[in-house]
Amino acid sequence: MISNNDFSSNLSYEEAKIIQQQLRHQVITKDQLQEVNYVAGVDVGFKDNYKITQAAVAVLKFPSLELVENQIALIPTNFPYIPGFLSFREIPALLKAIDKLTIIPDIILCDGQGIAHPRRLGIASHLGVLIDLPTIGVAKSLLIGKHEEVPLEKGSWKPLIDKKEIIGAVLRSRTNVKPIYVSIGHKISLPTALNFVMACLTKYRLPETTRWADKLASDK
DNA sequence: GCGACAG
DNA sequence: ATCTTGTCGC
Repeated sequence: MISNNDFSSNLSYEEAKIIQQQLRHQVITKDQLQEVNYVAGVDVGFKDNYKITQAAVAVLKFPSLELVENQIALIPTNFPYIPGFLSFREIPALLKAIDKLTIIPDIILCDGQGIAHPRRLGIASHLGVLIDLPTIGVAKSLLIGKHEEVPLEKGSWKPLIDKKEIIGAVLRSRTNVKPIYVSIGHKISLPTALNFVMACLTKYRLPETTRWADKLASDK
């Protein structure tokens, strides 16, 4: 039991925004982690015409990246998808899946943004604050921010900027393939986050953690 | 007011 | 997110 699940099921857009404004100040943007032996990936999928949310968490040994545990959890979908409020739709199910783990990961890579968010509280940061574990945001597309063109070679990256502030990095995770967006989730710095994301990459665009979670969350 | 907009 | 087979390119 590592989560603090006090999510209300029917909160309004304004209430959600207030929660984000308050939690943003609890996000820790510097390294505060132990020796990393396990890295996890989390993601959600939907069933029954979006009525059911299926969350999955995959724990891999680090740095070998072998799958050592996985859990899934199903709950009724209780919040719509609204850009900027993704966490309210996905976190309830994620907390339930994470609670089932017997191996607590040292870092969690989330599908979505960390502080690269209008109020600096994307799903990775929100989840990290709730369960008090280091998290990293790994998104497949841009929510906010601007950046220079990223060289085509794997490993190249450019800072993601919003309001003169560095909110993340646009990383070429695979040569000649569309980049991914990495940002601080909680209890980790951007350089360290980038290092871990790169350490979880093999021959695909997405890190192994995310690939496992994706597969488990969408499996029927 | 007009677009943009994680999954 | 999800619907979906083969196909073009490195």
